[in-house]
Amino acid sequence: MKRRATMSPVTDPGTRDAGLRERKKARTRAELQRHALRLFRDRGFAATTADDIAAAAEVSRSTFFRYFPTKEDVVLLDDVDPVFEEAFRAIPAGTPLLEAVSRSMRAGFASLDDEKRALEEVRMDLARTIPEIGAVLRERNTFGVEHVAAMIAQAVGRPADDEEVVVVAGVVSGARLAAQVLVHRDPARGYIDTFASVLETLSAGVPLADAPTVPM
Amino acid sequence: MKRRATMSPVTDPGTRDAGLRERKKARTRAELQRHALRLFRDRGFAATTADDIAAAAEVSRSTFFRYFPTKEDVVLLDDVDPVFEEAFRAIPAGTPLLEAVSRSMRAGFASLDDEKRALEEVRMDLARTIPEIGAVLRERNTFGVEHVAAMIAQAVGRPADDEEVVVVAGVVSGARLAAQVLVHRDPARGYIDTFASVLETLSAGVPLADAPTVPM
DNA sequence: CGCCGAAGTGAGACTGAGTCTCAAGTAGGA
DNA sequence: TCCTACTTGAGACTCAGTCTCACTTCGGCG
Repeated sequence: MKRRATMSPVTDPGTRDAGLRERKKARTRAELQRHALRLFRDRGFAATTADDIAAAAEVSRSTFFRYFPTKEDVVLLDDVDPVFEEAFRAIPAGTPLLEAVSRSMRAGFASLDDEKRALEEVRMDLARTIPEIGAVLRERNTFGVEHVAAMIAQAVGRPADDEEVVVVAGVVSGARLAAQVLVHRDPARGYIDTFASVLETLSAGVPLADAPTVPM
Repeated sequence: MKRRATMSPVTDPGTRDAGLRERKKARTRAELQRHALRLFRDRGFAATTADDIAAAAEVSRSTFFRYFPTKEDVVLLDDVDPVFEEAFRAIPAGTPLLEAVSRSMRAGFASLDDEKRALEEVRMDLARTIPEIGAVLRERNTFGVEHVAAMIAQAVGRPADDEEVVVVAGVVSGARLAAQVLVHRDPARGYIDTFASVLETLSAGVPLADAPTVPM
């Protein structure tokens, strides 16, 4: 169930308009997502029913659920993750791991076209505004620990079941959580920059790791 | 919507059997949870309806939802978190932070009575077996980053909005994620030991942080 | 061009979660 | 013992998500 568009440079069979059918489907999907995000923002997530979204996009409720298995998936399903993965793989060999992660975030975000970036920002906004969505995004979005671990294992040339790999993967996920909290507290900070800053801090070791506890 | 019981040290009105009513409620809640966990394990989470649980515990569906706002909450609502927090606060001053976290996990778990520990193990089992529950547990269980941050801030005597505090809190949460992955891969490892081992690794710095990437 | 199979769509039934209201039962204090 | 406040059960209601079935439309092929 990888919907994907893949966007590889030349003669990509995925991008080639494989007939009217495919183009129609892509348009319907985009319309559904566009209206859904608009409605979520205007009325709130819970107050927007699948019927509302379907009606706004002028399709039936059945069709809505055919495109998005759950209402949450409208927010969650992004074509963005693969972009970040690709960016990660594109980081030149020899880059220190955490820096590679941080740089691939920047590069990935920078490589989004305007439409995708706008959509991504609406998603982030929703994640910040509506706790319900934030929770689901944190859980399912972008990458789970296992997934991160697999990427990191490949990146540093270690086996996938290496314990240290899993630990760093956990740390990277934890860094994302921390960045989200920090951005939530001060929305003026960009997410990408905050995440990069957290990773930078961490590459010098875990702060406060040995800080002695004080009487409480 | 904090249902909680607060557990303050002396003459706790929450702990004192405040009459028949309170005891009945506690019993009903425990029965509901007991039957729910049994049914989830036997039939699976999705295949168990709220009606099933209510019927098994011999109350009405309404009553079930009065005790547990959602079906998931039966798994999630634990009386265990406060125990860990208390254990954390009880760690003697001067202990290095990550060690304090690790030790409070052990101490908290050790201080559970048999019934609670058994329940906790069923919950962990469910989290491992049923991805659906694992996801929710990871998200809502035990402590969110903000909560961990608040505890850590207090423990090291820093302001709650200290950025480093948030970063460590993220790392601790990440360590939990990593431990869960490791335990999932090798269920023979105990969760507590694994978590402690991850924290120990981390107190020496983030592993592989500067490992150079290799060509992919 | 016209036919046929496959894919996409809409209508609507159905299950189950979660909310709400109301009436009846019960604990516990006066 | 009686009154009040809390708790419960019954059942209606909304909405998510699944499924089936009939209808339409695309697109290939003779």
